[in-house]
Amino acid sequence: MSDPALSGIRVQPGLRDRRISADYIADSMRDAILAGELADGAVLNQVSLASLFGVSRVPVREAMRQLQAEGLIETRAHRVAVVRGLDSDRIAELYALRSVLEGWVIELAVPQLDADVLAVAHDLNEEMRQEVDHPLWLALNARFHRCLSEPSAALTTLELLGRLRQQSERYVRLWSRSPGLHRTEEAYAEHAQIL
Amino acid sequence: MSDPALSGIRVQPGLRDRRISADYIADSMRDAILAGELADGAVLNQVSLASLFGVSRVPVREAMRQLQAEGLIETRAHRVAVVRGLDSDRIAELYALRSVLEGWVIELAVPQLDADVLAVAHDLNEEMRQEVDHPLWLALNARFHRCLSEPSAALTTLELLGRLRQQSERYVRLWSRSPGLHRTEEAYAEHAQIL
DNA sequence: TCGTGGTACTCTGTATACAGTCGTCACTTC
DNA sequence: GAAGTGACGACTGTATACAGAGTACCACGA
Repeated sequence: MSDPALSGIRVQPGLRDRRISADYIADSMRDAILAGELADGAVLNQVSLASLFGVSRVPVREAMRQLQAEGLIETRAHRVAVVRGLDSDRIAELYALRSVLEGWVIELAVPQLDADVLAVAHDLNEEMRQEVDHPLWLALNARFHRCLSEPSAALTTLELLGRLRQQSERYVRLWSRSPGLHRTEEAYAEHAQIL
Repeated sequence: MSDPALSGIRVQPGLRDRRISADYIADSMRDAILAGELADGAVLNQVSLASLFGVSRVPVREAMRQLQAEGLIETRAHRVAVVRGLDSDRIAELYALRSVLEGWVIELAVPQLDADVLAVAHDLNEEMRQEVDHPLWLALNARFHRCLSEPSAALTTLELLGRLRQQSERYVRLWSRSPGLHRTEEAYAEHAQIL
């Protein structure tokens, strides 16, 4: 397959599947929204975005179409698009939906789980118990769930869960300033029970 | 807030959010894909589509971005887009995911259900028992689930379920030529049990 | 003071034009 | 014949231009 004479060459990631401007813009905007840098209701002017990214409005519009399909922004014909905020009901729903799906994919994965995976999951959970920094804790949590659910091979669901996690983390970050609210101990107990 | 003197006026749906070409094209293409008129792997040439819809390539590209985000087509930079097929594993997953979510939203809705809704659901289920035409049966099935799950007010999940139903029906239609496979009696029993 | 109409301006939606990439096929070379 | 090379055609990605919808603001009249 690959020519050994060329093994010294490192293919730059992102060169193989060269992203077009619209992809790059969509990714950047998604990151900004999920990181909270673009607040709910923030106005997304096509001209401003185009000049910000140094492109014309065409790829910006394509990126916005995608974000709209993902539910991150709201667009109406002939009006400026805005970042879509979620009310508390919807956030709660997102969390509930996520935990339902997480439970389900782990169930699916159970027959495929071996001792190694369980050991990794156990270690991650112990690490989480020690971790006090909330963003880091979240990252560990995501890894814990991923390692237990990936063997399920339920690709569509895993992809969906990834999106749900991102979306809900968007709000966790805002809440993480009020440390009393984290249910880290509960999560630990739940995880232990799963294991 | 709203002027009571105007309460008699019915705002026409579709007038408020006038669709632009890209929306129209996306809807048309989605319908065609889900109806099976565009087979898996069918090539989606931008120029052809543009002339088919009588527009330029710009709105066609936007529509395709949206369909890509919905998982209905596959696009790669500088190559033609194709309709995305699902293998049997993925179809099975879609079904399983759908039934998990349908169960969950109905659970959520239970506290909100009153006798009227239950009566409607019961009638629908009886109708389904008599219905021999498979596409009509599917429509009844969708109505049955919708009437029981809408009171849950879990908007995100309901929207997601709508998409999943559409996607899985795409394959049900192909299977509906082999009448032995329908599990209509099982479904009836399940529904009765739910009620 | 409130509502109405008009006007200028901003922004979006789309057509068109151009540049760059990919695939194909004939051609060359070994 | 197989593999590599170059050229051509088809198609995509993006900039630019233009037309039309929406908005803000102000003057005017009830």
